[in-house]
Amino acid sequence: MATPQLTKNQSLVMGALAHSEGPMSAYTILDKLRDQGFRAPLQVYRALDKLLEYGLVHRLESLNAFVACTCPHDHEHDRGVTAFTICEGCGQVTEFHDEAIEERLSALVRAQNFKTEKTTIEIRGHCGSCAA
Amino acid sequence: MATPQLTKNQSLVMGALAHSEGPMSAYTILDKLRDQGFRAPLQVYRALDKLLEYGLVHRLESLNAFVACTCPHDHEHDRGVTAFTICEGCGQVTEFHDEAIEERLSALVRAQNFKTEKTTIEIRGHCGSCAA
DNA sequence: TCAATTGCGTTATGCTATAACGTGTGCGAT
DNA sequence: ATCGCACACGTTATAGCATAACGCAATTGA
Repeated sequence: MATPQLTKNQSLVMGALAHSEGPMSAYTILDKLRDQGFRAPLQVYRALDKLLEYGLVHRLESLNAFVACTCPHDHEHDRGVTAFTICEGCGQVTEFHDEAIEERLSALVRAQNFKTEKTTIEIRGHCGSCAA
Repeated sequence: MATPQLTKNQSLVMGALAHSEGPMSAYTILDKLRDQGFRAPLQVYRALDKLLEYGLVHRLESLNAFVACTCPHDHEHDRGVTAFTICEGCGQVTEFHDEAIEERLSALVRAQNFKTEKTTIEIRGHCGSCAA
């Protein structure tokens, strides 16, 4: 899926996420974009839906929040599992990928005769700086 | 963490989940327990908090819903990662565990100097019966 | 007995997400 | 050219998920 030109709203949401330190909820994004003319949650959610589809943004299920994809790539290799560490102290989110986990999960799931559509891996805890 | 005697509300919520085919949201549980005297969401959420703490129930982050733990054991080995396949067709949830994934994830996370508190692995897709 | 803890019930509120409606714009087929 | 379609957009209303804050009752242990 090639990434098409982003619309105005999509660009604004993408920009807000890209410039943010950490993940943001849809409503936080909405607040940041009020000055740019955003007035309703749907404007944010519709843009997010597309950005998720293009692989430019990830949804963190355990946070009900969104982050810009940090992969340096051209977003062509959207096959593949994305995992996250999420620091409960500072909110920092780190995205990572690992083929070994991917293959192992894939084998286990196949053994169940299950067809994967989306895999969520999120690790909550504390980063080095915030560790108790 | 030994499992103490459950209170009345905890037992009712546990029972509702245990007898359910699939995952239930807190509000669905509330509706099922109205006849038993439940009136407010907090009654459900408070019971769920304890059941989660005891390891008798899991929360599915990608569904905002809860399932009874299907492990046959005595819930003493609460160390360890739990993973789920979630069928979008029939709603069936299958819980599974794998040491290889656990160790691999653990190593990757340690390399980030990150301390894990809770790991979420959820695979959305279709089970054999529901596959397209 | 007193203080601390835990569970419970209730009301109110806040956060997250989508339904349903209508408008405007670009673009290809007839 | 214009009709029909797909798509993005804007708005209002509503649905669904979760917790704050208050007070009461029962239990326990110093």
